[in-house]
Amino acid sequence: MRRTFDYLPHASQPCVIGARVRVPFGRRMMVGIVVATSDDSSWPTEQLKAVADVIDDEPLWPSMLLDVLKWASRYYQHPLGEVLHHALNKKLRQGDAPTSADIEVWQLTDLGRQQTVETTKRAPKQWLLLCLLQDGAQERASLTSQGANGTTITAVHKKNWIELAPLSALQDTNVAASQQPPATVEQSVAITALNSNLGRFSVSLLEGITGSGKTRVYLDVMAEVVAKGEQVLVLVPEIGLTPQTLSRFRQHLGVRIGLIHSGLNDSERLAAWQAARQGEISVLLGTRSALFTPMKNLGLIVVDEEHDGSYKQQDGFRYHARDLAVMRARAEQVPLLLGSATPSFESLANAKAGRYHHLRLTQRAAGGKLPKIAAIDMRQQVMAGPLSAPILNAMSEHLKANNQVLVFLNRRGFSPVLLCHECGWFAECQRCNRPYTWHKQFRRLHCHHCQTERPVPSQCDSCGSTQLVPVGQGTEQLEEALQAHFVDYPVVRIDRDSTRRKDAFDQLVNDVQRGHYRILVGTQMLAKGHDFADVTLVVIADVDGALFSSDFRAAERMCQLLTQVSGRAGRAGQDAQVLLQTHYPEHPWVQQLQTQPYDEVADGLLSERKQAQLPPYAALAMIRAEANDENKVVQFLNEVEAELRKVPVDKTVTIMAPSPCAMVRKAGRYRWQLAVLAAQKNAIQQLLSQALPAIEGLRSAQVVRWHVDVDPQETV
DNA sequence: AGCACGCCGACT
DNA sequence: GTCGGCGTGCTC
Repeated sequence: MRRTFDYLPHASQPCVIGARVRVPFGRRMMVGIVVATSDDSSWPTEQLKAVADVIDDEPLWPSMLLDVLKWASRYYQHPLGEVLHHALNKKLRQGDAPTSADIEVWQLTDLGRQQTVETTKRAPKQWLLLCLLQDGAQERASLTSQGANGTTITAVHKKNWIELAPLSALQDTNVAASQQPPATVEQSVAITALNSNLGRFSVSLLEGITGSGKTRVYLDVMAEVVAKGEQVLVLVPEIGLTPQTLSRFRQHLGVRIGLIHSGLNDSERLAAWQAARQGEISVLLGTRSALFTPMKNLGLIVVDEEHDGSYKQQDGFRYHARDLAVMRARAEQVPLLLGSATPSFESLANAKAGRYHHLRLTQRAAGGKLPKIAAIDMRQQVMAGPLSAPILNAMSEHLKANNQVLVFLNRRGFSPVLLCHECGWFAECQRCNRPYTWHKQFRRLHCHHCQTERPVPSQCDSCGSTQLVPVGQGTEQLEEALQAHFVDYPVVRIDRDSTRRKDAFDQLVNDVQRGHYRILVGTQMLAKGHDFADVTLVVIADVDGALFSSDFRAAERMCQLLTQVSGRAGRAGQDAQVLLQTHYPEHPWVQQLQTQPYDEVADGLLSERKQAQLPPYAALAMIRAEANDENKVVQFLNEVEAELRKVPVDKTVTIMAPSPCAMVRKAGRYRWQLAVLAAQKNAIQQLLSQALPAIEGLRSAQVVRWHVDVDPQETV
């Protein structure tokens, strides 16, 4: 609900702002959070109920952080109750005490130290666990995030190779921060600049090309902060929390690192939260929601891969963790460091306007140049399969030189359509009105929009013909075609389907790094973060789909993705090459990607945004609605438009008419939207906060699912 | 959200 | 006479 409720104070215990209380609500008892106190109430005093129980005698968050949450509630037009709910973990929401049980860590026993690769020959997983503990004790959570699983831990414990110890064991046995190779000149410049900004609010954008060693810069600055006895909060994208990242941080900083990721259970989450709040850990490494963790003595916030879309929550409380990180850094008066090889246009615009310090790393740390992108015009080629002859020839060259080749195709499955050769019919999902993707591997048709699946038809539904042919290519087909063409070079496919099993992704990445495969086929899973040192050729099998989206961010996203994928080549300093297949070599984006580095392409696209008065040069909010009955959706949004138009606004505000979403029907629901644009963000905020109470009260609002999305990521 | 209430049709 | 499905309204 978009409001708060008034209660009388507890008879004996004080209720401080930011603390949890138990209150009678209707005929239930609920956990509430005190957000304000007052001498009077707009509600009749005799009807007020009293707080039944005070859970916390201290606030859960420092007041600056609570203020950020209140601000976020207003800015994103999301009920404060849900915002605070989101900022807590499950145990805290249920009213559990925030005292973490004595944290225990696993450490090697003498017996465990005696084990060798030989004695654990039959149990590689167990050996891995022993190796992880070689440098000192670790919590269960950090072990599991590094690839050890629960059963392994139990088994090794049973053999008396490891034992539980109190937390103090951790500080004693931890290795001192290990020496890093000397920083490059550019890295040193960035580190010096960042270090001089510590102790007060500022935002710095570290734009470093792929392989330029951004992490090295983070680690140096973090070490400086940690040395002052302050804490660092590091946000990473959802898939960015890899064992490699963690062990690198651990090795170079030599301090306790708390983790918050999706693999934790409720107790582990609570323990990490409490350890951060009590100052027991120096670094907290986590995804989006870790931003709300209170820190006793925060000194720096780092947002890695700040352009990544996973920082924006796509349901419920639709906040952007990077944008809220700016607010938190300001509120707590600490510096914020945003890092990316392909910064978001929002951050670039802020840097250009002088609001952010702009630091650049233009050289690769391991030497070697950033590979150049060259387009191959598919119209000139006789296509015998998914890849043209020039591409196959180039692949042969690189493979013969004993290098690896990465082939990128952002489409899972064997083919996106299964078509009747006789009459043109194709299997279509009845809930989304989109063709099913044929997954040969599973012998099923999958709808990629609503996750439904069905068996593969043997005959055309319409004419009965048995000639059903795949149209278009997915990664499965690419894998098959490449393995048939390059018989002597093992091919591996990395996409969501081949990595469904737990740990399968880490396993495959490991095998690739050890050189078991020469050709890598995959989707954008391959684009992010992982270092494949032997890759010298990246092939982008099909960009054409990305060229014709009506989303104004399509160009930005495509350039980021292709730059990131291209950056997988030549990481170890070799000469590398990127080839891109297209039917539209003359398309401006394709042209620009070949001739200009990312930041120059971004410059051009940014001036187009400015001309068109689109974000980041304008503020945008979206009201979306969906229901099984399309009329109800349209009627609701028409009424929303009328309510919005009742509010007096300045001239820069544009209220658009309702329009159908690009995929108007998804999972059986019809989806429409209404966009509101303005020159300034606060104009949108004022308009929405004035109109939303009336919109909420609309009768039509009760029969559709709807939400407000401030600063939406997707606009079609 | 979660719960209760009231209305209404269907069944014992 | 009772049960359950569904729409509506309320929670300090």
